[in-house]
Amino acid sequence: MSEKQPDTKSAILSIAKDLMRQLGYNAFSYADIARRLNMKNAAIHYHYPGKADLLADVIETYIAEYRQLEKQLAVSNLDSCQKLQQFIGKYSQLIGQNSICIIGSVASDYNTLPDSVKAKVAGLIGLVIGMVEKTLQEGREEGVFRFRETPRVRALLIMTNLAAGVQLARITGKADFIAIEQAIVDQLSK
Amino acid sequence: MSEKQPDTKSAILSIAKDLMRQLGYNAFSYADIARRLNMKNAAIHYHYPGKADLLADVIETYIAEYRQLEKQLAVSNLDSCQKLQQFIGKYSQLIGQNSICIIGSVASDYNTLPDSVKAKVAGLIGLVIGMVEKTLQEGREEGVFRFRETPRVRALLIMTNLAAGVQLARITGKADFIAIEQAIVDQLSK
DNA sequence: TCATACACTTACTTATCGGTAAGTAAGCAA
DNA sequence: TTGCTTACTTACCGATAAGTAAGTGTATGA
Repeated sequence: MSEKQPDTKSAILSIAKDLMRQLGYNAFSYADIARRLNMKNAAIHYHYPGKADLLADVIETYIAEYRQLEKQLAVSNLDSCQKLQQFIGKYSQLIGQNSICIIGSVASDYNTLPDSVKAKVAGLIGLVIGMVEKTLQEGREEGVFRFRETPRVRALLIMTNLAAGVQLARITGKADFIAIEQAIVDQLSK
Repeated sequence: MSEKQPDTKSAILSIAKDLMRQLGYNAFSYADIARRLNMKNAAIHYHYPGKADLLADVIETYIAEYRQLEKQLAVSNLDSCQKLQQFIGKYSQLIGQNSICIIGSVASDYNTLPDSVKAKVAGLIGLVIGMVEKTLQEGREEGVFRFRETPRVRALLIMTNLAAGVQLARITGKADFIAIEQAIVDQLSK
């Protein structure tokens, strides 16, 4: 009957990632995932016994993706400004998908997340802020960036610009996000 | 039996505002409100037939509050920097309450909100961004603020710093928000 | 070929969701 | 006193949530 999925579990994970960013943790259900895969609810439970397990895997996947990006940028010969732009580019992509970033999603739902994943969420956020912070510091040392705050605080400013930027852009339009993006880069190379 | 509420409807509204900021639209129920008032679910429906009606009133209340703040600041003799700090102060208050701002809450849940309130949400966000924008413009004309972006873009940068700042602060701690707050002001008076 | 593991489905449970219908006690107005 | 309104409660509704137990077909490996 239904065509054989080569890897159902990763299909579930991928859909969950999309739903997390489009709707948030509390607004999607196993039924939403099952429907998209032409499967039954229980099939999702087979792969992920509980919703918390699914969320945990989503978070871990993002952690792995960001670590991957970190490595990839480390071995590249991009300068700090290009590295930062690679990072910002991840956010631009979300705009056309009616999505927000995973960090904004889990941060705004934080009080309602299962306790078992809260530490992982904190880990993801720490990782991403740390990446931006490091890039800023390197860029400053290279003379590519100029800013007065500590690298960490500047990273916080940029992260919040991006995270809330994609949230706002869903409502006020893509142009606002583009302007934010532009301003972030301009501010650093003043 | 239960002590007479002087104004049940406004009590419901007040609780709904808290729940919106602590949990988000999809994560609270009429039962949550009823429980806190020692009433039954149906009593909430008496005052607000549907959840969309309740949300609409929440949004309208915030619109009224911000208009009120706007007027209040207009007749005050505060300079633009003090006006901005009044505005930022609204966000600092949220930190201790484990809450995010209403704008961040509705923006991240936007895809799941009833269509009937989406326009109101856009109105609220436009209002608030406009207020910040105007304050920035005035401050620049007064020579109090210095910035290179348009007032609107600068307003977007500040709004996103604040909105995502309170989201992150729930996870990484209050100190990060304080640093963001400080940086916003410092950047403008350089 | 036989058994076992895998990847599901069928069929269910329990709890909660937003929402409604009907009833009721208390107050107010003519 | 009667009639109407307000502000609820009681008792439901159908839908959906997350989750579970048991069964089924298929592939694989001994």
